[in-house]
Amino acid sequence: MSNYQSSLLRLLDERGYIHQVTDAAALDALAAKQVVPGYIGFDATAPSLHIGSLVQIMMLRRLQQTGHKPIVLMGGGTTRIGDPTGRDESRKMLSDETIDANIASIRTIFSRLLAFGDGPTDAVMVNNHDWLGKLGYIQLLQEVGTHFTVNRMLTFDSVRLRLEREQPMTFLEFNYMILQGYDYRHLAKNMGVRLQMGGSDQWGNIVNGIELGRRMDGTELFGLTTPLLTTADGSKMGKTAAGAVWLNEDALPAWDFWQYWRNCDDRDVGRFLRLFTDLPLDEIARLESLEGGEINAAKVVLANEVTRLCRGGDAARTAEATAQATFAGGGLGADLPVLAVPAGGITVVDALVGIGFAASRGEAKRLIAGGGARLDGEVVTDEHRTVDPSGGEVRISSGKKKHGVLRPA
RNA sequence: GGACAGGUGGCCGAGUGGUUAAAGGCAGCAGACUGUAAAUCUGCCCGCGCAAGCGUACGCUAGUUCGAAUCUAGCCCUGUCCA
Repeated sequence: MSNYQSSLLRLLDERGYIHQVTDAAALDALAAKQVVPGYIGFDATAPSLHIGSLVQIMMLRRLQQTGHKPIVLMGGGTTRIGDPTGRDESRKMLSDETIDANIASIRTIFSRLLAFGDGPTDAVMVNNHDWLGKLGYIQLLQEVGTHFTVNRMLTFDSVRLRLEREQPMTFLEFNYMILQGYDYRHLAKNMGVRLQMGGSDQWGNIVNGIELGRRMDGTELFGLTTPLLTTADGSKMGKTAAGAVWLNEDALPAWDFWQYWRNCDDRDVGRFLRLFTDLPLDEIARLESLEGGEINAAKVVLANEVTRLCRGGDAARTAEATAQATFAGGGLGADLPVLAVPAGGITVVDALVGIGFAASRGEAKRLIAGGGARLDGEVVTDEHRTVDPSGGEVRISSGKKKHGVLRPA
């Protein structure tokens, strides 16, 4: 829509990352003339981020692609408090060891998508525990507390919504926004950071940091948020029945990761291609315009590209080959889950539970009763039926999408 | 510390002594239709069991009762107001 001078804003704009910017013109001018160090904060509540954070990660990648410096801020300190943003209730406290282990684990995904190092545009990862941990309470109140009015803090969505919904908010959580604001000011002062990015729900927190930087140091800082990413059916990205779609390999197999993208809604394809792949825009426009069943080809490209970025080229190729063999060929692929069956065979019920297609025996039986269980493509109608793959691998399926391999132990 | 209102299955939310494994909605799973999409319709949706049935479950604990998610007491937690 706008004619940006800087390649950074142009790229972010074209690809649909921008929801709000504090002062787009000034930021554009800055990015056009110098390297802008920009950061995004991430929580360390789990050993892996999920695809709900992928937009943010990709935004750091875009920052680097356009010649700027991405800074990954791990919330080692703020995770000890818990972000009240969003409707979650208070978060359980995590031990220091857990948080540190989580940060180390989360780092793996960043090293795939960003180039780390000491150069001017190399990515760096910092942990806010390093400075927040040293901050004394009195010092915090004096330095930072004076710049926040409670009046204003109470108007922030993160606080207001809790109060309106009559849900508790502890004083601890209430302080979160102060610390997050302080992060920005700290990074600005010590690393020359000028830009903070984040999801649209972080707008208030980001603006707080900008204010704080201006009041304490007189520095002009910028903020940019991404639109809240939902899938076309309105649900939040990254959450499926089976759980979150984790970015780390050890948290979610590449096959399931690939399948997530392959199964996305038709309406999401173009948007996702722009946000989550490096494909050129004209190529995306072509893929996006495919009609009817043709759009499936675009979904395969999407799945391949995202998997390649997040999991590596081998993972993407194997997943695609598995999909081809399994869905088009009705056969078996290397990525399918495998269950080793002891000699003599087992019941179909046990096989379904064993391979993870059913959470309990009862659920497996219901699946069979509903006609959703198949062996080598043939519907299983008898819940007492047994399988013995000793004569050759057997394909076991739950519904049309979940397939697995039964193999002799 | 006091008064009042609350704490029900993944979530929301009915239910105030038995017919309640607990209405309804959402989410989820499967079937039909399709394109590994969406929408729609249908079935399922605590665990074990072939089944009859058994075991768990309505904040926690102890009671009353033939029988409790529902009544009583104590405790824990949350909100609102008062101090």
